[in-house]
Amino acid sequence: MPSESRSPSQSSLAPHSGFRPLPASLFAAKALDASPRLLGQTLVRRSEIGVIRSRIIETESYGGIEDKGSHAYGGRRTNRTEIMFGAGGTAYVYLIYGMYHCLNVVTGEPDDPQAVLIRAVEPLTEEDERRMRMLRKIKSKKPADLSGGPGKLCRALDIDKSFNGCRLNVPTSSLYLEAGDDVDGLDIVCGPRINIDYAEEYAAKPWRFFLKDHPCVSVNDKANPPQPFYR
DNA sequence: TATGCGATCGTCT
DNA sequence: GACGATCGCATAC
Repeated sequence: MPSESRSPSQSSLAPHSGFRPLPASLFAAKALDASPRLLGQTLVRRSEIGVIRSRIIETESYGGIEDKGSHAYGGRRTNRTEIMFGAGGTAYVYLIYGMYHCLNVVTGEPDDPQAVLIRAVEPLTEEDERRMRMLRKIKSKKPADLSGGPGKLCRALDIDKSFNGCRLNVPTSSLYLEAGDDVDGLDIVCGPRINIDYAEEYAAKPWRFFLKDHPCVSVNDKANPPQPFYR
Protein backbone atom coordinates (compact mmCIF):
# COMPACT_ATOMS: atom_id res chain seq x y z
CA MET A 1 0.00 0.00 0.00
CA PRO A 2 1.98 2.97 -1.21
CA SER A 3 -0.24 5.52 0.49
CA GLU A 4 0.31 3.89 3.90
CA SER A 5 4.07 4.03 3.58
CA ARG A 6 4.25 7.80 3.81
CA SER A 7 5.72 9.53 6.80
CA PRO A 8 3.31 9.79 9.77
CA SER A 9 3.92 13.54 9.88
CA GLN A 10 2.33 13.86 6.47
CA SER A 11 -1.14 14.05 7.95
CA SER A 12 -0.31 16.98 10.20
CA LEU A 13 1.06 18.81 7.20
CA ALA A 14 -2.14 18.31 5.26
CA PRO A 15 -3.73 21.65 6.22
CA HIS A 16 -0.71 23.41 4.69
CA SER A 17 -0.63 21.58 1.39
CA GLY A 18 -1.50 23.97 -1.38
CA PHE A 19 -0.40 26.93 0.72
CA ARG A 20 -0.35 30.02 -1.46
CA PRO A 21 2.02 32.53 0.16
CA LEU A 22 1.64 36.26 -0.27
CA PRO A 23 4.62 37.81 -2.04
CA ALA A 24 7.47 38.85 0.24
CA SER A 25 7.28 42.26 -1.44
CA LEU A 26 3.89 42.85 0.19
CA PHE A 27 5.30 42.37 3.70
CA ALA A 28 8.32 44.53 2.87
CA ALA A 29 6.19 47.36 1.44
CA LYS A 30 5.14 50.57 3.17
CA ALA A 31 1.82 50.25 5.00
CA LEU A 32 0.15 52.64 2.57
CA ASP A 33 1.06 50.34 -0.31
CA ALA A 34 0.32 47.10 1.57
CA SER A 35 -3.09 48.23 2.92
CA PRO A 36 -5.07 48.03 -0.35
CA ARG A 37 -3.10 44.98 -1.43
CA LEU A 38 -4.23 43.06 1.66
CA LEU A 39 -7.89 43.42 0.66
CA GLY A 40 -9.28 40.10 -0.58
CA GLN A 41 -6.43 38.09 0.95
CA THR A 42 -7.15 35.16 3.24
CA LEU A 43 -6.59 35.22 6.99
CA VAL A 44 -6.26 31.70 8.38
CA ARG A 45 -6.77 30.96 12.08
CA ARG A 46 -5.99 27.45 13.30
CA SER A 47 -8.03 27.59 16.50
CA GLU A 48 -8.95 25.02 19.11
CA ILE A 49 -12.36 24.57 17.51
CA GLY A 50 -10.89 24.12 14.04
CA VAL A 51 -9.47 26.05 11.12
CA ILE A 52 -11.23 29.32 10.30
CA ARG A 53 -10.63 31.05 6.98
CA SER A 54 -11.73 34.61 6.36
CA ARG A 55 -11.38 37.24 3.66
CA ILE A 56 -10.02 40.69 4.43
CA ILE A 57 -12.60 43.39 3.64
CA GLU A 58 -11.27 46.55 5.29
CA THR A 59 -7.85 47.84 6.35
CA GLU A 60 -6.19 51.01 7.64
CA SER A 61 -2.62 52.15 7.07
CA TYR A 62 -0.48 53.40 9.95
CA GLY A 63 2.84 54.30 8.46
CA GLY A 64 6.05 55.72 9.80
CA ILE A 65 7.16 57.94 12.64
CA GLU A 66 5.63 61.04 11.01
CA ASP A 67 2.05 59.67 11.15
CA LYS A 68 0.34 61.31 14.12
CA GLY A 69 -2.28 58.55 14.14
CA SER A 70 0.30 55.82 14.68
CA HIS A 71 1.36 54.38 18.01
CA ALA A 72 4.92 54.80 16.72
CA TYR A 73 4.53 58.51 15.99
CA GLY A 74 7.70 60.46 16.70
CA GLY A 75 9.68 57.23 16.86
CA ARG A 76 8.01 56.17 20.12
CA ARG A 77 9.65 52.83 20.72
CA THR A 78 8.22 51.13 23.80
CA ASN A 79 7.57 47.56 24.85
CA ARG A 80 4.19 47.79 23.16
CA THR A 81 5.33 49.28 19.84
CA GLU A 82 8.61 47.37 19.60
CA ILE A 83 7.23 44.74 17.21
CA MET A 84 6.41 47.46 14.66
CA PHE A 85 10.11 48.31 14.43
CA GLY A 86 10.98 44.78 13.33
CA ALA A 87 10.84 43.34 9.82
CA GLY A 88 7.45 43.04 8.12
CA GLY A 89 5.43 39.82 8.27
CA THR A 90 4.58 39.70 11.96
CA ALA A 91 1.40 40.53 13.89
CA TYR A 92 1.04 43.58 16.15
CA VAL A 93 -1.82 42.95 18.58
CA TYR A 94 -2.80 45.40 21.30
CA LEU A 95 -5.64 45.95 23.77
CA ILE A 96 -7.92 48.93 23.25
CA TYR A 97 -10.45 50.49 25.66
CA GLY A 98 -9.49 47.90 28.22
CA MET A 99 -11.51 45.15 26.57
CA TYR A 100 -10.94 44.71 22.86
CA HIS A 101 -7.99 43.49 20.86
CA CYS A 102 -6.87 44.89 17.50
CA LEU A 103 -4.87 42.96 14.89
CA ASN A 104 -2.28 44.68 12.70
CA VAL A 105 -0.01 43.30 10.00
CA VAL A 106 3.48 44.74 10.44
CA THR A 107 5.07 45.62 7.09
CA GLY A 108 8.19 47.38 5.86
CA GLU A 109 11.87 47.21 6.63
CA PRO A 110 13.41 46.98 10.13
CA ASP A 111 13.46 50.27 12.09
CA ASP A 112 10.66 51.71 9.93
CA PRO A 113 7.41 51.21 11.91
CA GLN A 114 4.68 50.36 9.40
CA ALA A 115 1.44 48.59 10.30
CA VAL A 116 -1.88 47.75 8.66
CA LEU A 117 -4.89 47.50 10.97
CA ILE A 118 -7.30 44.76 9.89
CA ARG A 119 -10.74 46.34 10.43
CA ALA A 120 -13.10 43.78 8.88
CA VAL A 121 -13.14 40.24 7.52
CA GLU A 122 -15.86 37.87 6.30
CA PRO A 123 -15.99 34.09 6.71
CA LEU A 124 -15.14 32.20 3.52
CA THR A 125 -17.57 29.32 4.00
CA GLU A 126 -20.66 28.49 6.08
CA GLU A 127 -18.49 26.30 8.30
CA ASP A 128 -16.12 29.22 8.89
CA GLU A 129 -19.12 31.39 9.76
CA ARG A 130 -20.45 28.76 12.16
CA ARG A 131 -17.13 28.65 14.03
CA MET A 132 -16.83 32.44 14.17
CA ARG A 133 -20.37 32.68 15.52
CA MET A 134 -19.51 30.12 18.20
CA LEU A 135 -16.61 32.31 19.35
CA ARG A 136 -18.55 35.61 19.09
CA LYS A 137 -21.60 34.47 21.07
CA ILE A 138 -23.98 36.97 19.48
CA LYS A 139 -27.56 36.63 18.27
CA SER A 140 -27.44 39.16 15.43
CA LYS A 141 -27.19 37.70 11.95
CA LYS A 142 -25.96 40.90 10.34
CA PRO A 143 -22.57 40.24 8.69
CA ALA A 144 -21.08 43.44 10.08
CA ASP A 145 -21.98 42.40 13.64
CA LEU A 146 -20.00 39.17 13.30
CA SER A 147 -16.65 40.48 12.13
CA GLY A 148 -17.06 44.05 10.83
CA GLY A 149 -14.81 45.92 13.23
CA PRO A 150 -11.30 45.38 14.62
CA GLY A 151 -12.51 44.30 18.07
CA LYS A 152 -15.25 42.09 16.64
CA LEU A 153 -12.99 40.16 14.29
CA CYS A 154 -10.50 39.46 17.07
CA ARG A 155 -13.32 37.98 19.14
CA ALA A 156 -14.65 36.01 16.17
CA LEU A 157 -11.20 34.54 15.57
CA ASP A 158 -10.13 34.21 19.22
CA ILE A 159 -7.16 36.54 18.79
CA ASP A 160 -5.57 38.15 21.85
CA LYS A 161 -2.24 39.63 22.88
CA SER A 162 -0.58 36.22 22.83
CA PHE A 163 -0.53 36.62 19.04
CA ASN A 164 1.69 39.70 19.24
CA GLY A 165 4.80 38.91 17.20
CA CYS A 166 3.19 35.90 15.49
CA ARG A 167 4.69 35.24 12.05
CA LEU A 168 1.88 35.76 9.57
CA ASN A 169 3.86 34.71 6.50
CA VAL A 170 4.36 31.03 7.34
CA PRO A 171 1.61 28.36 7.35
CA THR A 172 2.91 26.74 10.53
CA SER A 173 1.59 29.62 12.65
CA SER A 174 -1.81 29.41 14.33
CA LEU A 175 -2.59 32.68 12.54
CA TYR A 176 -1.28 33.42 9.06
CA LEU A 177 -2.06 34.99 5.70
CA GLU A 178 -2.33 33.46 2.28
CA ALA A 179 -3.25 34.65 -1.18
CA GLY A 180 -6.95 35.01 -1.87
CA ASP A 181 -8.78 35.73 -5.09
CA ASP A 182 -7.71 38.86 -6.92
CA VAL A 183 -9.65 42.02 -6.15
CA ASP A 184 -10.63 44.37 -8.96
CA GLY A 185 -8.97 47.71 -8.22
CA LEU A 186 -12.22 49.42 -9.17
CA ASP A 187 -13.96 47.71 -6.21
CA ILE A 188 -11.57 49.36 -3.74
CA VAL A 189 -12.61 52.62 -2.12
CA CYS A 190 -10.90 54.73 0.51
CA GLY A 191 -11.61 57.40 3.10
CA PRO A 192 -10.34 58.86 6.38
CA ARG A 193 -9.35 56.47 9.18
CA ILE A 194 -11.77 55.87 12.07
CA ASN A 195 -11.53 57.41 15.57
CA ILE A 196 -8.22 59.21 15.31
CA ASP A 197 -9.47 62.79 15.77
CA TYR A 198 -6.34 63.59 17.80
CA ALA A 199 -4.10 62.98 14.77
CA GLU A 200 -4.53 66.59 13.55
CA GLU A 201 -3.62 66.95 9.86
CA TYR A 202 -3.20 63.18 9.62
CA ALA A 203 -6.80 62.53 10.73
CA ALA A 204 -8.16 63.40 7.29
CA LYS A 205 -5.71 61.36 5.21
CA PRO A 206 -7.67 58.78 3.12
CA TRP A 207 -5.74 55.86 4.49
CA ARG A 208 -8.66 53.54 5.18
CA PHE A 209 -9.38 51.04 2.40
CA PHE A 210 -12.37 48.75 1.91
CA LEU A 211 -14.41 46.88 -0.67
CA LYS A 212 -17.15 49.04 -2.16
CA ASP A 213 -20.64 48.44 -0.72
CA HIS A 214 -19.53 45.35 1.20
CA PRO A 215 -21.91 44.35 4.06
CA CYS A 216 -19.04 43.68 6.48
CA VAL A 217 -17.60 47.20 6.36
CA SER A 218 -17.37 48.44 9.95
CA VAL A 219 -18.37 52.11 9.67
CA ASN A 220 -20.35 54.10 7.12
CA ASP A 221 -18.94 57.59 7.52
CA LYS A 222 -21.66 59.80 6.06
CA ALA A 223 -19.56 62.92 6.42
CA ASN A 224 -16.86 61.34 4.26
CA PRO A 225 -18.36 59.25 1.46
CA PRO A 226 -15.97 56.63 0.06
CA GLN A 227 -13.70 57.84 -2.71
CA PRO A 228 -12.50 55.69 -5.60
CA PHE A 229 -9.05 54.21 -5.32
CA TYR A 230 -7.00 53.25 -8.36
CA ARG A 231 -3.87 51.15 -8.12
C1' DT B 1 -32.30 53.68 12.20
C1' DA B 2 -29.70 57.08 14.82
C1' DT B 3 -27.41 58.87 18.67
C1' DG B 4 -25.43 58.76 23.37
C1' DC B 5 -22.90 56.67 26.82
C1' DG B 6 -20.70 53.37 30.04
C1' DA B 7 -17.52 49.52 30.40
C1' DT B 8 -12.62 48.50 31.72
C1' DC B 9 -7.39 48.16 31.91
C1' DG B 10 -2.77 48.30 29.66
C1' DT B 11 0.22 51.78 28.43
C1' DC B 12 2.64 55.90 28.77
C1' DT B 13 3.50 60.48 31.05
C1' DG C 1 -3.60 59.81 36.56
C1' DA C 2 -5.42 60.15 31.88
C1' DC C 3 -6.68 58.17 27.84
C1' DG C 4 -7.72 55.29 23.89
C1' DA C 5 -6.79 52.55 15.97
C1' DT C 6 -14.20 49.91 20.21
C1' DC C 7 -18.40 47.74 21.15
C1' DG C 8 -23.09 46.85 22.71
C1' DC C 9 -26.95 48.39 25.10
C1' DA C 10 -30.48 51.96 26.12
C1' DT C 11 -33.26 55.43 24.62
C1' DA C 12 -35.62 58.29 21.31
C1' DC C 13 -38.06 59.04 17.21
